[in-house]
Amino acid sequence: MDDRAYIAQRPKRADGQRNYDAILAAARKAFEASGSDASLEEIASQAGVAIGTLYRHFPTRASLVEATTRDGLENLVAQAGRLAADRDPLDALTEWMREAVVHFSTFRGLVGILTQSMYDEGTPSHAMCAAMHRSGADLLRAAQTAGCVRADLTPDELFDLMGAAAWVREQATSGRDGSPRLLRLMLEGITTRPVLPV
Amino acid sequence: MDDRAYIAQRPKRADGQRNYDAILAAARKAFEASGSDASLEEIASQAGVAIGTLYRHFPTRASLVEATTRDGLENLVAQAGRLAADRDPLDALTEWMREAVVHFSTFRGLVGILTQSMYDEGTPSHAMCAAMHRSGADLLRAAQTAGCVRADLTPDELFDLMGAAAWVREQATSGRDGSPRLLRLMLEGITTRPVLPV
DNA sequence: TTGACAACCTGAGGATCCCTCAGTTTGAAT
DNA sequence: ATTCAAACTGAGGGATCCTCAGGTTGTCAA
Repeated sequence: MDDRAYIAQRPKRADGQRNYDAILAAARKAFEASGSDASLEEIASQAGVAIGTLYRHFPTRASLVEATTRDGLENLVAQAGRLAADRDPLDALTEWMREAVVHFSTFRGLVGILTQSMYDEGTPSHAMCAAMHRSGADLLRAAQTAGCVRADLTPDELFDLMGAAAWVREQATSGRDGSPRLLRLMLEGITTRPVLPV
Repeated sequence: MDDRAYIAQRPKRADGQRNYDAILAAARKAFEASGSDASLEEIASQAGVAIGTLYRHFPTRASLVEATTRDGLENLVAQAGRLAADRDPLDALTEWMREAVVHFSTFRGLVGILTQSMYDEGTPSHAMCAAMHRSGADLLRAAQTAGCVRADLTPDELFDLMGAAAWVREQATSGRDGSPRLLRLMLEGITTRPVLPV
């Protein structure tokens, strides 16, 4: 609800802030290299910080993973607003889905954690996920009102589709990434008219 | 290729066979309770066997996971043959997909490992996975020849869809399992006529 | 029945990672 | 300069992984 909640919980002292940022940067690198189960001790070490400091800032692994993606989720919410204003409803929805899927599969394991957060209150980024859920729901409703998307599709189902596509993308070893094609198939399944070519 | 490869690699001595079976049974129970990352030492202990014995029979975690699902995969291959004989092509394909998705999500983490095996030769159950891949491809081709399914769908894409649905099912915490609905949406996306009601 | 041996089993142990917490250091407000 | 809450440190107990040197046992042939 209140985005400030995140900012407020960031450390106040200068050294705390510095370490917080260093840990986050190291975590991004590590997660992208090894997935969401990268070694936390290695991350702390790369950040030039003792393990205890990492745990001080991020009491759970999920909280660290989620912190690394907070910016991306915020972008997604903002982008939803822009797309809704600039494009026709179906374009806005499909483009947003594409971007969301890419973000959800930034590294291995992320989409699972985000899906968890989305439906489990009490996780650190639940509020952010819920906001994003609302963004998606808004875009969906607009497309449905315009008659472009089948009326019986629920927001939860939309996110199931997106999560599924992200999972496929995440699985993609070098070479075949089936997610764009998968997304197209899904879109053709949920729209009431052919999807425009890429 | 040769199914005997699996049987031949099973232990020959009576005590070995006994332990092999006990480990497999314990593993099934543990994986269903805790997912594919259950503790191997706990599994060995439950099987009444030292940890070294577990590693003797199953040198990697993946080999153990795959062994627990070998029967299921064999069933799936056999079932494909039956369905192809008994039903019209679209029914056969959709029913098979439903069963496969259920099997792929027997426990948390399975679908990821199977997907890996399917495209990575050198994994213990690659041959079995490849056989299943062929079964699915056959059913797909039949449905396409009959004009029920869009001609441009490839077998790999079919398995992407199934894997995605299985992942959604695997994520499902108590309550909402979106996979049946997801599968229906997918089917409506890939068929050339409406899917029959459940 | 009895070697003989390959197959099998055991479990200690080094390595890694998790997470906590008692003690120490330090930024910043007064 | 003083004070103290915030922040940091890193040793350490617990869990799990996986290996390997050495002991046990099933099986087969004589």
